[in-house]
Amino acid sequence: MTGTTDPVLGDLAPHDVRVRFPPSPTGFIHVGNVRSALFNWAFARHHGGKLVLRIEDTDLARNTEEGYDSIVGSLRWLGLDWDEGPEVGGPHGPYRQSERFDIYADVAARLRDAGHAYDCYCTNEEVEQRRLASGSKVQGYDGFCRDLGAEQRAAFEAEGRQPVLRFRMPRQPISFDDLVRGEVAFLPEHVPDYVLVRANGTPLYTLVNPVDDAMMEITHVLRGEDLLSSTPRQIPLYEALLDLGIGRGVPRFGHLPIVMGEGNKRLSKRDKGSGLSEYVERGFLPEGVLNYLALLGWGISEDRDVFTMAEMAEAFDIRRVNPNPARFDMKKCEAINAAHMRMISVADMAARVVPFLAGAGLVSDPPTEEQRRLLDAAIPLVHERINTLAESVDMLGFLFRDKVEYVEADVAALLHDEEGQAVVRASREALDRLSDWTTEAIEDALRRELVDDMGLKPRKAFGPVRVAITGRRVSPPLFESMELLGREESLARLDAVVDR
RNA sequence: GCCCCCAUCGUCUAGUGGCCUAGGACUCCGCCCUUUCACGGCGGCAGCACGGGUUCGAAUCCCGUUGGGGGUGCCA
Repeated sequence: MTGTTDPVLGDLAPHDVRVRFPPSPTGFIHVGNVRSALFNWAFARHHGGKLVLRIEDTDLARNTEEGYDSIVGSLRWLGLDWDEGPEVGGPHGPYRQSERFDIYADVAARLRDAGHAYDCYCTNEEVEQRRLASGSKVQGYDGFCRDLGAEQRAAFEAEGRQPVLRFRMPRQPISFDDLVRGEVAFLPEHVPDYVLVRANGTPLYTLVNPVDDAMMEITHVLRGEDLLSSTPRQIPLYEALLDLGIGRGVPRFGHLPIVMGEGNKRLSKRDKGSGLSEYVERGFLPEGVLNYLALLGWGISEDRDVFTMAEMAEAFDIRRVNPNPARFDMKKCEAINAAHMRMISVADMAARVVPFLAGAGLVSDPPTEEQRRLLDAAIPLVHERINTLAESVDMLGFLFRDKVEYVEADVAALLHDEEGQAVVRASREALDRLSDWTTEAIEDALRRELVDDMGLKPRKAFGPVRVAITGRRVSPPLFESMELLGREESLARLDAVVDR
């Protein structure tokens, strides 16, 4: 490579880029995590590098197999594919940390042997007492056991104390060039020695995350801003690992803005709209959800906010990510999703809607030949009218049911006043005379009868008919719907609402 | 408390010193189209947190204030 080094890649060739998404399987996946996964995915795809999926399940008490299934299922649903990780393998496995405990034990021992980490016998109470006694304003460990003599150690051991392993932070300022924020610096007194391994011998996130990043040769760490302040303690660890011959040095970091929910809080699992499963169930399109999430901190261009993931991968630039915390806005998420609903083809929508219709008991999955025919004809009518796949149930239900269901409680009232009855009777008769059951013929007949002859406004005229036919005020276009329903069923539905 | 980050319409953002009487999108409100609802089109409301600098010139650079967020675990 010649010339100046690239600000993002440094001396790396683009295809050497390796990023990771390291979720912890403690429950359903959160849209904030999805946003992180997306940006890592886009970064990898943009450069032609690799995305590693790594499951951070060292905390056995909190991690579940359902959590794991949920993560993998969610990523699959979203279409965020990974190049190495569970289910797909790769040269740096295993990719579940629960299967790597022997590795961590070995690395921990080597860090201790090399003097990069030390045994610490202090209890939290002792550390806190010393802090109070000294009047120090600085939080965290005071380094008491950093340079313990042999007999002190022996004395602690004799008391039956089990040491934790602490990392020995170098006493120098630490700064790094964050890909989204620029230069960030910390003073050593604010980054105390921290625990790598519990007293019971199990490793902590503080150890396993950098160890795996190093061993998996991760080049760029793109993660939430909540981890920004753990970066200065990780950087010396990467250096210590390199000293041990592990990894290729310190990765570059980019800290993404956090996603906030309602109010001024980080989006939490308690917030509505925080769990991905809600979007799946409501019939959002994965491309719509991802597009919206991308907008939380990134934009493809000045005057466009609807784009495909292929376009995002093509255009993604981590340096263009905005550092501001972004508030999640369900309304806009719905609007972006709606835009994608209109972007997919009619045939595609017809296919994607099936599980929702089937879930409501309207069609079988796969649909019968007859249902298929109806669907193919009906989807064009609602293609621009529904914002989620699930809305197809309300919109199209009347086509697949034997009887009209009055979805809206007050809607039947429209039919049973004087005017409503007059409209229904007149329509019935006008349609009964029709020889040709087509949209055009139906419209002509009804328009002539109700608008021309009875002098009704179109709105007044077609409202009762719509309700009689579909059970709703809002429906696909009326005449088209009647053609699809068929003459017999349409007339029967009009008959059914005539008061005797 | 301490450390770190952030600061343009209600929300997401464009803006990298003159192109800004600040552009787009969502929301909301009008109007048009119209067989309902949508879609589409047109229009409207609404913003550079504050105070100092620097500069011929600042939304843009610097400092401070204020506000918000994150961190401060033998969680991840």
